[in-house]
Formats: sequence, structure tokens, C-alpha cells
Amino acid sequence: MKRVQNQPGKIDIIAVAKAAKVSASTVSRSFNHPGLVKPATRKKIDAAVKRLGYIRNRAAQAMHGRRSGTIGLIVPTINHAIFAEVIQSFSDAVEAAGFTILITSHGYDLDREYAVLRKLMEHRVDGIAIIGLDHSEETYQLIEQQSTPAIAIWNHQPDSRIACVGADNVSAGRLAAQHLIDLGHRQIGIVFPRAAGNDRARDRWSGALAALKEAGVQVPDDWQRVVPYSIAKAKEACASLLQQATPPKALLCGNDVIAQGAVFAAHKLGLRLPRDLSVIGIGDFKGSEDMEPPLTTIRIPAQSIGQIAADQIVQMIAEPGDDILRQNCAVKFLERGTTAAV
Amino acid sequence: MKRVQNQPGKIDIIAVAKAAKVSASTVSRSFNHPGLVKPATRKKIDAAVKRLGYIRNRAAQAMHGRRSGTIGLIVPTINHAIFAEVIQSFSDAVEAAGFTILITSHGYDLDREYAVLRKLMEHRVDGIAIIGLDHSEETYQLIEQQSTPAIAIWNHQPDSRIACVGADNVSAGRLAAQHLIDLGHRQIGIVFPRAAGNDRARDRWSGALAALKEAGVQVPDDWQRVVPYSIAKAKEACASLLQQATPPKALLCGNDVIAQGAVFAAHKLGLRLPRDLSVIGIGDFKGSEDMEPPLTTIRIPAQSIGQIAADQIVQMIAEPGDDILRQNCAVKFLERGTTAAV
DNA sequence: AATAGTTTTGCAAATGTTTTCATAAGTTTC
DNA sequence: GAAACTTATGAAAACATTTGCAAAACTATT
Repeated sequence: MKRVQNQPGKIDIIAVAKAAKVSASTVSRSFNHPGLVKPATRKKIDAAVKRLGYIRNRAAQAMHGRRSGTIGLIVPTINHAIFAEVIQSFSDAVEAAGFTILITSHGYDLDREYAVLRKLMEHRVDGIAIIGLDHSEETYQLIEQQSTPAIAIWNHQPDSRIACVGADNVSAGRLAAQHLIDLGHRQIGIVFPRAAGNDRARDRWSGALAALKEAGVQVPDDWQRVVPYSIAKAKEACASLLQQATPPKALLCGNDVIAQGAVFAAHKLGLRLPRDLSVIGIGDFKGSEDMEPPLTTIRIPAQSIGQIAADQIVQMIAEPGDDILRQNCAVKFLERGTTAAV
Repeated sequence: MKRVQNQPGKIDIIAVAKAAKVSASTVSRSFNHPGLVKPATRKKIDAAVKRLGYIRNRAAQAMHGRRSGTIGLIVPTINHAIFAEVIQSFSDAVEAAGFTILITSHGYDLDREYAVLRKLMEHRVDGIAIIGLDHSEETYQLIEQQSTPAIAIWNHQPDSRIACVGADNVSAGRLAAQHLIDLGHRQIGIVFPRAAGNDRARDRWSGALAALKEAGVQVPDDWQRVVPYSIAKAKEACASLLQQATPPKALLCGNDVIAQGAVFAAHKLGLRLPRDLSVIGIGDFKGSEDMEPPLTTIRIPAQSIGQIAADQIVQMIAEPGDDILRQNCAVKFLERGTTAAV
């Protein structure tokens, strides 16, 4: 039995070719190298495409060593203000260049990170962007071995193993601590996220500690808290910290989410900011500026990091080279309403 | 010149087959139907895979009418707390089922939405998830014509053109208004996002207005504001609203972001919540509960909407059917600290 | 009007996998 | 120890494209 058409709904390039009375090669060329086909022919083809509702098959294209047209993005989680911002700007810039992003999250689990990276590679992404520089040896090896262009987003390190664009978290931590010191604070509490698998947090922490040490400030254990990335938990932890017999007069927070929790905790306890307590965050997340009082913080330019990273990876895909590019995006101290001299 | 290998770095299934001294078919089977190949052979193959660092090529698989293993997700923007939450839960559930998500955003532009949808279809996604039910005719036609399983996330409508899982925004709006009315409020201000291309906002608005009308409450133009989705802008607009000669005693906000802006504006003006002013939001975004005071709001269960939608689309991909499934996720009124009787 | 040059097109091979069918290799069973 | 099954493997076709090469169709030049 000869079928009139392979499948009723199956419109492939051959169907288009037939409808336009040309060969499949010409149709393909008309898409990929329009200059090589006569305008009149192209018009016939376009008409057929429209009439039949044909949609090109990237999977089949990808098989020819052509680009898949996708860039893989690996993030710890989508559901945090800070990553949302960088994801958005990265995605916008990458889409403007004609790519689509395949996004995966791993919940700060390095093994899952490796697994999702593998999956992205199965999809033959043209490039990989990944948050941070803290990855398992396996992960790095896979990237190197596959020679897929890859870029780390979010922090800068002069000796990074792969290309990176981001900020220097050590100096972010240092800057935050220095500000409190400059204001004359000596009774300083520290509230940070867990450092394991999170180089951002670790770097900030070490930067802050270094500055504090240089200034001769000691932070007793009672004034330190490790909290997850959550306003509620941070609020709770800060409340308990501040309700001690001798509470600190300033709180240095590992990021703005924690700082927001700290501000709310202070509100709740009836403390007036910045008179009774100074709070400083790191990150300058969306919303930090709009709080009451507006949060003093160290700005990490998420939006421009995302965009620069996108431009960079697109560039690396277009013309692969061997040198590892590293770009440092300056952090910036923003004095707002939550800190004051002691 | 005979090449020893196609390309130095090109490890395909044939290379693996050679290394394991079996045929390519066996290698393929070993991946896709492990039961059909002898354990000993499988072991040899696995060893070769590992040794050569082979990574399967989904693009080539997809060509066989096999699944591409991707699900397309179209959102207005990633960078909003509320979508971030639903994206995250959707993505988690979908990944658990072995899929990866291709994500695109269109910035509330219906034409771009169509364009990104097309792009997703070029990538032969196995299914499509899209936020809301407000789409261009073109978009709907493309979905129907391609017969790709599709689901709308975020709002429920009994007569939706495609499957949907979400909440009823009309009753969310109604509930919010009713609460203020029940508390005895009559002087109520309204702050909403623009309704164009945003059926969520429109529905909430009409629900709220209906409830107000039934209660005989009139809202003068002076007490209404249309603001973009931004804490800063909302804060500003609310501040100006509240600084009028005769300000309202309650603010009904189109979503929690706006409500947060309202709360900060009140703080700034020295108003005490809920004594001097009541504020209610809609959404229950992450963080709303943790504010000071905690925000009274109507909860839209983003997390479970995302998850149900994911399960649903996976199901639709596994066994396509003709009936359109619609699931309503109940909204829930949450009385917290920002509202009080007049 | 024939030649040389250029532009446009089609044929066929190639891409990396899966799958159908056939065959080879093992097991039972009598 | 042969016959009848069962299980494991390989060869080749199929999938939807792209592309190198060569032929065909034009144009320009003499």
C-alpha cells in the first residue's frame, strides 16, 4: 500500500520541497544560506512553508555538527532573588543572539550538578554557563574533556580553571566589614549561610574576617550564626541573637536576604534602625533599596554580570579559542539607611 | 589518507561499539532496553563508555520520533518572586521525570511569545507549558496545529482552550476585597498592575470590584493607582496616594509585591500597621509571611501549581489524549498582621 | 552564435542514533 | 544428541536534515 504521505501531520523539509516544486537541498539552503538561492525560488518556498505550517527541526540540524542553538545554564536554584536576576539578564542577552537556554538546577548538590551537566551535554548544548567556581573534580573534567565552551558566572578568580565573569567576593566581604569598622563599630555580629559548596559565601566570610582581624575586632561565638538562605530563618536566628543579654550593635550579613531577615527581626523586637542597630548586607538584591529603611549593602552587579557572561559565551561559541577569559565586575559599597556610627 | 578515527575528539556510539567489541546496535540497546542485553556485555559496554567518556546524543535520538527529553516553558519573566517559585517547582518535578526544561521569557509581549513558542517547537520539545491563558490567536493556532501537548499554568478557567492548572483569580480578588469589607472598611484604595496582556491582574481586579460593588463601596479615582510590578514604584505610588488630604484607611493591592511597597510606604510615612492602615495583597510570595508585620494576603499556591502542572504535562506526553484537563487550585485567605478592623 | 563565466539547482553521501528482522548462540526437553 | 525454544547479537534501513560536487541554466563577451 503506497501512502499518499508519510504521515498525515508530518510536514518535513521534503513535503515543503514538493509543495514548492524544488528539491530538499534548495529548501535547506533557502533557510541557511539565503544568498545562494534565487529570490523568486525563495518566495515560492516561503509560501509553501507558510501554507504547510512547516517548522524546522533543530534536532536534525544539530546532527550535522551544526549548532544546536541552545546554551545550558546550571544554577543552584532559580527561586532566589539573586539568581533570578542574573538568569533573566543572561537569558535576555543570549536570546538576543538567537540562542535558547536549557536551564537546570541542582539545589547546591555537587553530585546532582554533575548529573545535570551530563544531561545538558547529551543535548549537545553549544555552550555551558554555570554558577560559581566550586565544582567537583568530575564536573571540571567533563567540561574540559568535552571541550564545550564554558563560563562560570558570579565570581571572579584570577586562577580559575574555566572562564569566569563575576565579582570578587573576598573584597565584598572586606568592604562590608570595613564600613562597620569605619563607623566605629566593635561589637559586631555575623550571620552567614553555610560555606560548604558555596564559594561565594566562603569568600565573603574570609574577606570579612580578614578585615575584622586587621582592625583587632574579635567576634565571640555567641554573636555568630549560620543560617540557610531564607528570610524567615534569618529573622528567627537574628532575633535570638539580638535577645541575648549583651547583643552586638551591628550585624554583618552574608547576603541581602539574611540582612532583610535581620531588619525584620529588629523591627519585631522594637529596635530602631540604624539608631539601635546597624545592619549591612551583601548583594543589593532587587527590593533591598526599597525597604524601610533602605538597606546598606555591597552591590554585586547581577544584571551586568549576566549580560557580560552571555556576550562572552556567545563569543566563545562563535570563535573558540584556547585562552581563558576572566572578567572582574567591581562591587560597590552603597550606604543607605540601615547603618550609622556607633 | 585514511584517518585513524573520524575526528580525534569525536566519540560516537560506533567508537564505543568498537572499544567494547560489539555492534552499535548492542550499545544502543544496552542504553535503551538494558534487559535485552547480557549482563556481561553490558558491563563491557559500560566500561568502554567510561573509558572513552562517551556522551549520548539526544539530538540524534530525537530524530527517531523518540522524545527529545525537553519540555518548553514560556514565562513573561523569570525575575519575579512569583514566577521564580512556580518555575522552580515545575522544573524540579519535570526533572524528576527525566526531562530538562527549555525556558524562554517574553517580557509580557504577545508577539515575542509567539516567536519563542515557535523556537521551542523547532527544538521539538515534547511538551509546552505557558503562563496564563491570554495569548494571541496565532499562538493558540500554532499549539493546536502542532498537536504538541500543552498546558497553561497559573490560572484556571472552565472554558480554557488548552489544558490548564491554576487558581481562580476572580475569587482571589473577591476574597481580598471581602476581607476588608468584613473588617468594616469602606474607605478603600486600590493599587493594581496594568491589565493589558495580563489576565491574572484583570481577573483579580474584576473580582475585587464585584465584591466592592455588592457591598456598596465606591472607590474614588483618587484612591486608585496603576503601577508596574516593582516594589519601588509601588512604594512611591502608595506614598503619594496616602499623602492626600483624605487618604483611604485600607489598601487592596493587586499582588504581594505591590503590597510590600505599600507597607514600606506606610512605614516611611510613620503610619503604624494595622492600626493606621490596613494592607492586603494577593499571592503570598516568598517573604510576605516574614515581613514585619507579616502580610495579610490571599495565597495562590505557586509551589503546588508548578508541581501539578509538571505531573500533568508529563502524563500528557506519556499518553496523549484528546480531552482537555483543567485543574483548579484553591486560593486561601491568610489573615496575618497587616489588616485590622476599622 | 559560440565560448567562457556565473548563478542556481539537484543528487547523493553523510550525520549519530534506533529499530526491525534475521541469524547465531545457548538451553531445555525428550 | 537432535529438535524445539529462548536469548543475545549484528546488518541494514530509517530518521530529517546539510553539504560537496557536478550538472544545468543563465549572462556576458567576443
